[in-house]
Amino acid sequence: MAQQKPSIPKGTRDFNPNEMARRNYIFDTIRKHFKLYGFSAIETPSMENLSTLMGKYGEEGDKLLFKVLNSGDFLSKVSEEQLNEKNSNKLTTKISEKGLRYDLTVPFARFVVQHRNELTFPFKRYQIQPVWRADRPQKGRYREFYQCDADMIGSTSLLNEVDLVQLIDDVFQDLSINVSIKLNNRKILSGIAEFVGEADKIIDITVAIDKLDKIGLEGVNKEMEAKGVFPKAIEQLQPIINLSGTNSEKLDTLKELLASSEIGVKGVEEMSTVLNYLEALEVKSEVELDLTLARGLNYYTGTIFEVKALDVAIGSITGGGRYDDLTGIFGMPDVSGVGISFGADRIYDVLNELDLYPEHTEDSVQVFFVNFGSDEGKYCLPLVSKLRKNGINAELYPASAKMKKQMKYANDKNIPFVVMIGGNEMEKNLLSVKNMESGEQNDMNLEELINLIKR
RNA sequence: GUGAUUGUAGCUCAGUUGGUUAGAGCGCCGGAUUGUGGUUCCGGAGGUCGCCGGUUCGAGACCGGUCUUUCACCCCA
Repeated sequence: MAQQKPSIPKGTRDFNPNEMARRNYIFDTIRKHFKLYGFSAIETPSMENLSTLMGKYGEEGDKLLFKVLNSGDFLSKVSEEQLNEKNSNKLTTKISEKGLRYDLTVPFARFVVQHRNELTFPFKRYQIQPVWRADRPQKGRYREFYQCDADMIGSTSLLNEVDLVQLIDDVFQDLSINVSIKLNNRKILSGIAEFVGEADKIIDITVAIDKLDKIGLEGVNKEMEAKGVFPKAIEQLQPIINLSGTNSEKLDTLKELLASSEIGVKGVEEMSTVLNYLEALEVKSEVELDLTLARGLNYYTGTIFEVKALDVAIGSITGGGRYDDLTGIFGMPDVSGVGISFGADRIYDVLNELDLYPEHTEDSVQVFFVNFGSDEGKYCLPLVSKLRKNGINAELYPASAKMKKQMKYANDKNIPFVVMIGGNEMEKNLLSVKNMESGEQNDMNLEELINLIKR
């Protein structure tokens, strides 16, 4: 049989033990803060019914969904005529009814509606699972990646937004990543579109403005023009696109400009409220009202969040927002929610680039026992067990291989302490403990070893 | 989906205008050292040159296709 070369699909990755230790450090840190803020864990299946996913992420999103073929002879139900038509979109609905989840928010909305009678509202959940997008991979962009979501649903209070900003701040402080937390509000964007008389072009306008950093003012104007925004409207937009100053200065300007737009006023009010609360708190990261922050899914209706790493160019590492009616499409209208999503894989890339990992993570082995033979090995077993019961990661080499091989094993695994117990030590009832970093070696009993590690 | 780009040992890369048996460093394995890793010395193994096809007396090199990598656009964590 011909050997096949092992490979994995485009845009996916293997993670070796070292990488997993680092990833778990990220997940553990985020999870810790999720819990501190009162979120409970849930999980949903990798696959959802396509009817749940389709149409929730815009036309572009539908294209990026991974679809799963029906089981069995999936073509048997397709007519000759449909096959000959060669219309992929039409055929897809006949031969595929499941798809891999594209994010965690829509499955969460489905979950909430499906389990509404079992849940207590406001419901706060966190969810750390992979999602899949059939995108072309590039820097910081994968086809399989983890999202770490925290959402609260069933409360319109802006205190939730405030909580989320603090949560973001806490997580990135803990990870030692310098970030800028950018805030905007969909209602302000609507107000702006209304103010310039192009309410129906809000998406085109905001998507264009979002690219300000990348393509400059001229590029933004050109793009709006190409999308059919009236020149007069573009002119009126200029002071808004160029808006600068402190958050409160920006708000003052907007308040004046948007006074005629009911929804715009509402947006400015919401933003002021959130920023006011935050001023009284100790948020270490920079929090900025950024009108160019417009990306995001079509379902955001209020506050929009985005977090950028200050020291690495990698796009946003966290995003989120408020959605007033995500559950409506599943038959549960008028339930407002707000949430954020940490992009674990991009955070991983940032930490790698800045080399910000702690040297020893909770995953690593702390004590290694050399195995000198069957009697010696047997003698070690209860000692290893005792260390583990004391919460110390420990292992005994499974065979009495050459000393050199065993030492190399411990060295390669970066294990800080090696215990050697041969005939001498057994007789004296002592452990010969070698500190692998300093090379020092001392005899001691188990209690002393435990104290040495725990201190 | 559009336009570029990459692929030679486990890793990072050399490889002349197409010409014998494709190289290096690191890593790996063994030994110097039968209870001492990381340093040193000696020795060794390891390659269908991404894959398929074409041009040629002859292809790692040239051509076509395909997969993969990276990047930009679209969009996005």
